[in-house]
Amino acid sequence: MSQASAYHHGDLRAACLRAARELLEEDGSAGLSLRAVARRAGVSATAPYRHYADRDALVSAVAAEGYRELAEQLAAAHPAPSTPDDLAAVAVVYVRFALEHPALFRAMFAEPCDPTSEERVAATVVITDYVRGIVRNAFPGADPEALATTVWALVHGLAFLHLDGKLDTSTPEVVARQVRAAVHALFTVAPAARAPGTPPE
Amino acid sequence: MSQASAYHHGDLRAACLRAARELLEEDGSAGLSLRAVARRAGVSATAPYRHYADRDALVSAVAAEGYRELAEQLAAAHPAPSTPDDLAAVAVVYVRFALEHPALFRAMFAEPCDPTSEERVAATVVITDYVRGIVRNAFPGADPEALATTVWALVHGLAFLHLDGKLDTSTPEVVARQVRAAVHALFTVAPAARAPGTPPE
DNA sequence: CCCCTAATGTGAACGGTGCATACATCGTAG
DNA sequence: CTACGATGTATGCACCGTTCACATTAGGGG
Repeated sequence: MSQASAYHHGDLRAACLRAARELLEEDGSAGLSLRAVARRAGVSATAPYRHYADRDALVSAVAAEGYRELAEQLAAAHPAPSTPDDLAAVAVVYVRFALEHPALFRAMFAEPCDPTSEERVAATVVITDYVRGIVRNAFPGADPEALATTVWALVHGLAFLHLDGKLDTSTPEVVARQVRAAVHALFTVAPAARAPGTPPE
Repeated sequence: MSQASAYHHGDLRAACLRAARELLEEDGSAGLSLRAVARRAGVSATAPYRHYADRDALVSAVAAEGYRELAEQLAAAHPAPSTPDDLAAVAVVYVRFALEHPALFRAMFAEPCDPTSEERVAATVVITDYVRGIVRNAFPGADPEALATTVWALVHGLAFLHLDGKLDTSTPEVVARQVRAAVHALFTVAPAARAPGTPPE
């Protein structure tokens, strides 16, 4: 066993992360307290401070984990989407992730992203690049930067509106259909967006 | 003077709302504590409980105020938008509101909207109807429900991505341009909006 | 006019929180 | 084997939300 010594935990850092994630999923953001994390890890209240500067650092770590998982699931949905259906499928996964992990998703976006958490910044860059890559691949003619913004904003907005109960979330199918419809609508526009002679904006 | 009696405040309910709003704008969500509100209102720590069941009720009230102000500003931007430029202008106002009142905007959307706060629900309905009305007006042929979702999601997503620092927010002009570009891209998608035979642009 | 009730504000107290500081324990390098 | 650095503990402070018993007062019915 990696029991260590009953004094030294062995891998408190990972244990804290796990506990924090669990508390987030179970009780929402309010349930995520450093003390609760410490209790769940079977350790004194201040022990986590050896591994995380403060509460924000912990939630940033959890958020970064969330970003990684999200990127993973997006990539798994389709490695290199190029058709409208591909892109819509990715969008559906994005929104589903938000609905399946509401508190985590909120932790990822609800606070102003602390730029001092390089782990967190790096994780978001992965997603940005992924979206940009998709757009570049699917809309060779368009301005990838601008279009990536549009696509991400659309999907991100859909996720949040669903989360806030502003949209029908009765069944996953309903949600998926709404998301697909919205993305398809956007998709048809792109080729014309960069028509020859059309000045940008 | 409306000094009342130095014991009874006079209009604590409104004073709490004002103080809460101020604290939110000054110190962000973290600074909004019931005790701080009470202090600012010059009243004992538990006095606000006479007017608000708990902290959540207070922030719900502040959020509702935010919804009303947002709806107001949107309507002021354009009473009945029908052209792409109109719609884009409204979107710009939406995003600007988020950037000018970040903590308030987050309070409005960061938590799952408590359906028991009828004041809050009513305030969001106003916005939903406004967006739907715009879409109905601007895209007579399209399904207003679906398109309203798409439009709102796009704008809402843009607002949040800006808030989270995922997009360039260096100057209001930059932001406005990005928002306009995104909305215009979406707009061209609704063929039904144009009379048959009318060439795009 | 006065008094009584209901509305409003107070004070103390409980359990919880984040965090700083001083101390204890232990693996490990020298 | 020993000393040191990393890790975990104990204690304490200030703050928080919330409850409860109590004080104050406004305003209406005698």
